[in-house]
Amino acid sequence: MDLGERLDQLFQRLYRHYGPQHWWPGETPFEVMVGAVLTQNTNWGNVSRAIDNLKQAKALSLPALLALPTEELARLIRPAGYYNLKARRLRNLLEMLARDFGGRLERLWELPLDEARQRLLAVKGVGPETADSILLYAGQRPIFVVDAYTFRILGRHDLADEGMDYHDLQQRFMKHLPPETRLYNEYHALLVRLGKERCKKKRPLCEGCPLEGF
DNA sequence: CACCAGGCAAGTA
DNA sequence: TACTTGCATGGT
Repeated sequence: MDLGERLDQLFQRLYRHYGPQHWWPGETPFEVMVGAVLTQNTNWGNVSRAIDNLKQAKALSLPALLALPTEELARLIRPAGYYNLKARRLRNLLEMLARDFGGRLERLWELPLDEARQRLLAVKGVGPETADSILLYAGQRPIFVVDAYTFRILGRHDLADEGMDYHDLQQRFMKHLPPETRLYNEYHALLVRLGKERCKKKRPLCEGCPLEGF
């Protein structure tokens, strides 16, 4: 069987088992973007608390966040962990958006996808996954997000070879699937959903597993 | 108690 | 180029 067919089959299995995931959790593109930085190597529950703190402080907007002293910003996002680091990373990102786009995210989405991605990657603290999450989930642009779960799940099912990096894996999806935002959104969300189930049970191929026999 | 969670950059050899 | 390490909270 062809690689593209297998990737499609994997998606169909997950979708039929779990249904739509309604990602990303977040009410506005700006909130989604902030969440993308805060969730780096961090449990979403902790990120959610940090975002609640920002909302409570009426600080969940670009001008409000930039007006905060870095120290104060760090205090608010404390539950998300790595708070000193993330306060700087958020500030780097917001400063770039204010400087290059007048703080208007729509202007970033309007750029050619490759260029928008490069602009994000140029920010210190924004790597490939964060950049792609922002483009896909905040900007609704058709780019596939790869994460730690993606590596594990695809590796386990011989859909990825040892030594493949982020870009390799991303291309593997994007070369074989139609460039549709809806599909990329749901596919990544489903991989995360499956990854969490597996982690908890510590049984990669358990009975009743949605991928039984895959 | 140990281990992990939707990464990234800087340092080392 | 290819590893390793620091960053930090909260849940299981």
